[in-house]
Amino acid sequence: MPVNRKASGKRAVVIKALAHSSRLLIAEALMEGEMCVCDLRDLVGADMSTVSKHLSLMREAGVLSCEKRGLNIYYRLACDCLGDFLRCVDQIAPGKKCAAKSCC
Amino acid sequence: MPVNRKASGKRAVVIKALAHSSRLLIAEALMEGEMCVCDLRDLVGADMSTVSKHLSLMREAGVLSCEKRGLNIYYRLACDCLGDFLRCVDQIAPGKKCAAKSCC
DNA sequence: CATCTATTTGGCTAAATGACCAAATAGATG
DNA sequence: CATCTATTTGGTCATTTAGCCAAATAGATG
Repeated sequence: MPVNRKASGKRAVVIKALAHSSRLLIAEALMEGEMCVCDLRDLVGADMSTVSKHLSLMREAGVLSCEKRGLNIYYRLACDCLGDFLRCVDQIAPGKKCAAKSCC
Repeated sequence: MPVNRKASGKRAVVIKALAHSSRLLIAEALMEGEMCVCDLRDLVGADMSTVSKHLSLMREAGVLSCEKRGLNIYYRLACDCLGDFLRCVDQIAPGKKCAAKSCC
């Protein structure tokens, strides 16, 4: 595994695309299958324009792809590894231990 | 996989802890083994206080743990699944396709 | 106990991000 | 071709985040 800035930066773009609770909520929902923007707006409960910007960001990071059919644009996960990704995240239980300096 | 806000928020905290190129660089370096703060400062090339704040954030998110030995504090990964996590990230190649609206 | 060293904390400023509204666009439909 | 609908884009404002410096702290060492 390389320790260099350029690679980390590239990876960070992808990770950032999932590092927001609304965006993560979207990604989790899309694990069940594609959804159109208006469905995702209902899910997230924010302004359509806000949701659209989240989707663009995720699309540009490579996390999502989309396709227009009829009046709607359907978004889906671009990669099926999200489950593995989240399994790791869930192992990292938000920290009881070492949360204060007292532990060190 | 649940689609609910509270769980997503918890996960997002962990993901955010890795969603910054300096912090990711730190995590990648720690895959090779523990390091003290001053080594990490050299790695990142930022002010010690800046690095220390990154480390606190990662520690509070549960990503890192630390231990004092002698004069130094050594940080290490709290979870060994980071490789799996990054394998997924690397699958999501920052997006050639669908980067502009033309694709939809 | 005085001092020295590694690290953290507080304060501040600059930059990035997220939210909403209003306006623009693209494509479907009458 | 005029209109309607779903989505995106641009603008603006408020909040959060990241960085540095200076000062505080904790623990090791003389």
